[in-house]
Amino acid sequence: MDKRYEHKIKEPEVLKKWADAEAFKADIDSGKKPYTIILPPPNASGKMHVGNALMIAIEDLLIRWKRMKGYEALWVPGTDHAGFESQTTFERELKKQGKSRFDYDRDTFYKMMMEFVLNNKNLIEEQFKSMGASVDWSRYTFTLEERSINTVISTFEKMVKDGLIYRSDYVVNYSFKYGTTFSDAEIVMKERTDPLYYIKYGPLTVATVRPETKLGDTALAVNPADLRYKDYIGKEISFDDVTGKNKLKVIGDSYVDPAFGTGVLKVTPAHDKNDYEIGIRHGLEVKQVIGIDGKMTSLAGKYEGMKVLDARKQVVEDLEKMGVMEKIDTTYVHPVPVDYRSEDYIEQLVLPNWFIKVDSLKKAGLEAVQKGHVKIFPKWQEITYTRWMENMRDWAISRQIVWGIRVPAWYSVDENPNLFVTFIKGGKAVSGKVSHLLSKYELGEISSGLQSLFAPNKAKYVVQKDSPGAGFLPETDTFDTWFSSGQWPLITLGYPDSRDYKHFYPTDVLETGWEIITRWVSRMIMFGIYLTGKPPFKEVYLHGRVMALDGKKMSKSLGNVINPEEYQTEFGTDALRMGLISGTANGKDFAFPKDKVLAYRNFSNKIWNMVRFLFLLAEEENLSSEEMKSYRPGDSEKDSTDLEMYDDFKELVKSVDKSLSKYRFSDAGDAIYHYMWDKLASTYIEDVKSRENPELKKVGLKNLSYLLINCLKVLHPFMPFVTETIWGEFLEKGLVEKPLLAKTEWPGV
RNA sequence: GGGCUUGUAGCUCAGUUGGUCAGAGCGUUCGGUUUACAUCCGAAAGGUCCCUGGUUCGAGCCCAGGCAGGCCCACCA
Repeated sequence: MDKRYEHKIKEPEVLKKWADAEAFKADIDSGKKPYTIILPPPNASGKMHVGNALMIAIEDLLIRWKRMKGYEALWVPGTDHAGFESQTTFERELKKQGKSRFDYDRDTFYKMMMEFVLNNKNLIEEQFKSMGASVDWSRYTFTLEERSINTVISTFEKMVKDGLIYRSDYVVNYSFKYGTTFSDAEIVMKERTDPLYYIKYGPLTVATVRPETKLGDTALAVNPADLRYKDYIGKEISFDDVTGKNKLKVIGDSYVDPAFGTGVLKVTPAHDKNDYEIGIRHGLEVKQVIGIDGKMTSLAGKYEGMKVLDARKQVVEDLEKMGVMEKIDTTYVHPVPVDYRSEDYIEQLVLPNWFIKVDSLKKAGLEAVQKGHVKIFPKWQEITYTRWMENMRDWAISRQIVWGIRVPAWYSVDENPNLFVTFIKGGKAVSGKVSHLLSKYELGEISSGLQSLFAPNKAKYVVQKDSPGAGFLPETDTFDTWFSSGQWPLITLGYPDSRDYKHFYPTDVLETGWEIITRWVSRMIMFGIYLTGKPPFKEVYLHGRVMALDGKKMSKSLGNVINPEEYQTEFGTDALRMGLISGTANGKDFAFPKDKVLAYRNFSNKIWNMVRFLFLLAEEENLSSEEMKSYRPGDSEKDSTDLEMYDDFKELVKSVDKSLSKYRFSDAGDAIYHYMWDKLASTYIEDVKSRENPELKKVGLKNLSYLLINCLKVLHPFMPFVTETIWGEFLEKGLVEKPLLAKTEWPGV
């Protein structure tokens, strides 16, 4: 054996052993009880970050432990297409070539994206392999492969049949730049200084930062408790507007804050979420003055066709000319919604979208947790889950992006003359109402060059995967990524009729970061119960977030991102894994100092040298392999220390089992670390090596060998590489039988 | 504004139902290498367990209030 444990040489050797033996392929027919984890799928075109590394370390620990405990352990890998994120990455690439997605029709763009992702997918898979993840690669799934798409589509079809799907106008976060909606989760508020305009509406004055939306006003609102305006409620006021004479009703709504501005609010349901809700409460008309192209619509009268900001300028100018601009506060600071990635401004628009009615689903999802069918660790995260579920509103599942699973709906052009389509013809985009376009173009041309389609809210549609025939155009929206990943346990296991599904569903534990409990965990529980009657997992373990060395959240802009690969290279994968594990006690966020990784690199080397020394001494004492191998503790100890070490080992195994079953990984790892280092290395080896009596020394060595072999087993789930490597050394000496430690049974005590 | 969460040695953190619970790793200081490992061994220094009250025979641990962080959700036009 070498003087040091060289992880750079040994790790690839170990990986090859496992791969050659197909060690982690789960066998349905083994007769063993299944234990299943579905890997939260990382972005297929991304690369491994330290959060992924933590996830692998924890899940691999659980899986290896259960596998050794005699379960048929299945860990299913996969990758996610990460709709919006991947598409924007790809579009950045396109931009470098002077292209954009507006240069391509939908199908061509999708194919290009697929090629791009398939080319990049390899990277993260290789990185996961290098971490020693004992996943079953034969069951690997990608969210955009045929099988996934079919499952997602049939779920959608079932939901349509069950009356859970509807199309509706809704105020969505819309980016003109990216031409798509964003979920609320993708929006952040950013402070900005904007002029606050005080505009006269007859006798009343309204403060607003968006005067151009006044064209879409359908009421004025005041707080019913506000004595200043009490008498106006229910009355209609007339005033001169930029588009001529106008009238608006005054309504009372407690949403209005009397202390802000003048205490009078202009209500623009089409362009503000809160206004939209006020509109619903009071039955107001929705008047859309900003179009999907970012320009004013025909409802904006003379401002039609102007871009939003130009219209704003013009409206302000006109208001000033009319003398109804009371004042302008230029120091007003307020939060505006922006895309959290690019910080581009987000417009609120009313658009037709596909929705899921969540009432029945969320009720079942809530019950599953409240009744303990799904247990969440740490327990306090249940509150997050419960609150989110209780407040969950209908879920808008459509996205105006290409990279995803297309909503399987089709529109008849005869029945829907108002479909607004954009298609590529001879390299150029042509847009318009389909009824107009058909006078100039063939439907086939439109269909094959189709880029996007907007169907009015009341459009008639047919739901099915393939085209119903000539005369139909497809929906171009795709599903929200969470719609497909919410079905991930079902997709990966081949719901509804595969053997895997029948054998391994429901899975045992879902392990993921707490920040997606709302977006992902809740959806999986809902879909699982909806489709199968059972939640997809029995327990949820939520790990904390790995923070940077400075204790702050890692971000590219702060430059404090920890690259797990660097630690892997410098200290070894085992050290990285153990370093991450030893900070996860309560599922809290934790800083990740390099010291920890270093400490476990030293530990790897320590174990290596303990074994090396054992072999050296055994040779000196002429101990035969047979003699060592046949030894069992209790056979022939003369020295109480020998038995004491064995008793301590038994205690160790019990405490490790207990800690792991409670997801207390750090406790378990620490216990092994201290047993091996403090007891076996620092105390016991020193004792044995100084024994004068050769018989006692031999017994000590045999006992030591036995204990080390068994320690390797207990440590294996934590530090699979160094333990498997050393196992190979024991195997070579004929001291153990099983070729792979990973497939060895856990010590029975 | 609503909610969750944290405050223990220089740093990163354990401390599970209140009773050897004042700990670990790293760092610091001192001392060690004739049979493993300097990625080592031994030893030491270092804490008002955020503050103030309370419950208790007894409190990092329970309760109340405060101070200071972190995060999530919602956002006043």
